[in-house]
Order: sequence, then structure tokens, then C-alpha cells
Amino acid sequence: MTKPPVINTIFNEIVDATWLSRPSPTIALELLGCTLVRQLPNGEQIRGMIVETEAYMAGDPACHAYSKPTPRNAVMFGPAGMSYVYLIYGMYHCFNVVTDVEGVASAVLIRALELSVFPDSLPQNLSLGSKSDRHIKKPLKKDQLARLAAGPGKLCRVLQIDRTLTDLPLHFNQPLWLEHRTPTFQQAVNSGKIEFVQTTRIGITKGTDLPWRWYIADCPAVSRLSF
DNA sequence: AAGACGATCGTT
DNA sequence: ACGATCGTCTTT
Repeated sequence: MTKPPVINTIFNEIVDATWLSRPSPTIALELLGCTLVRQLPNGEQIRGMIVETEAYMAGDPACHAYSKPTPRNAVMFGPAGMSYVYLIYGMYHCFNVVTDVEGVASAVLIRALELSVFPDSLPQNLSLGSKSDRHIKKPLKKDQLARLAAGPGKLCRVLQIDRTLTDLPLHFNQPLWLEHRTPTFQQAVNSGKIEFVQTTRIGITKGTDLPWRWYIADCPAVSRLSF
């Protein structure tokens, strides 16, 4: 018996560029509960639900595109639905979804994921438990697994996202794409079982008054409750 | 050419 | 509270 070909067995609707062509604060809120999918060159998928976001846009002093287009930030001035990945503090990457119409520089920083499909292996001294204990190193405890992608730098590490993935279209079968909320998730929102929290953004020194950070309440994968 | 700084994270 | 670490942007 031969192995079947890899198919997408999860049928969430794919997020398209039109849906993302709205102001970044709107998208930042609506991306909560959506799924970020990373597909590696070998076809392996890593998946996580978006649980924390921040919006950045033109006229916002904290936005990388505040002053003028540069080689790094140019993609933010273009159409929605592209990736914007940059290196921060010389050692971490951050992943953004470009939003709004062409000419309006804006993006949503994905700050944390609750992983639903874990990678086969983890970088460096980290290690997954079970699955025949992989190759023993130091199996992570349950609460550590839950926080593996609790932060913008951490989620890029676990999803193997670096600057080679900037300026790419977020389409199915590309290295990265987005899927909409499941009906189950949306029903939980409608019935009040899941709540969203809005706060000011964290880790910045300018634009600290703008309340453009959102996260899902009571979610262990959220990076921090406040700053 | 040189310097300042940063949408972070893990340790002290 | 602090340091690691380096690409990017600003200033000389």
C-alpha cells in the first residue's frame, strides 16, 4: 500500500487579498481566530490559530513605513495580502500581513499563535514529547508546548520564518497562507464564550497611545497581558 | 565611514 | 533590569 498524496484535509476558507484590503486595525481584530499555515519545502505543514495581533499604519510614528519607502518597508506600500518579514534586535524575525489598498502603507504584526499542528522537529535545545519521544533531548511539558509560539519572535522561530519569506503573496500552496475562522470559533464569539481584549501596543517607544493591539482573552499563548 | 537603534527574548 | 547581536537608517 503506497502513501496517499498530501492533500489539504482542513477546509477553512482561504483569506484573500480583497478581504485584507481594509484598514489594519480592522484586520488586526478580524484576524484573531484565523489560522496561519506554514508549508515547508518538503510539504510539511505547521499550523497555528492567531491569538494576538497589532496594527501599524501610515501616520503612525511606530510604523516602519512612517517616514518614506525604503528597500525594507517597500512592501507595506503595496497591495494587501503580501508578507512583510523583518529582523529585529539582530536575532529574531517578525511576521506581518500587509493590509489596506495600494498606496496606504500598513500591516498587521502577528504576535502569537496557539499551535494546532506542530512541526516534526524543533530548533536547537527544544524538543517535542510523545511520537516515540522523537529523539530525546528534553521533552517539553504541556504548558511549555502551549507557549512555543507566544511572541512574534518565537512564532517565527517555530514556523521557520525568516527574511527570505518577505514580499511573498499569502496564497494556498505558497510557503505561508491564512485561513478564516471556523464556524465553531465564530459561534463561540457570537455567544460570548470567546472574548477579545483591546490594549495599547507593546515593545514600542512611539505611538504608545494608539490602542491597536488585540488578543483573545484567557489564552495561554498570548505573549503578555500588558507591558 | 561611523554610530544609533530596534514592533524581542531569556536570564539575572 | 540587562545583554545578545546585526540589519537598517541617519548622520558625518
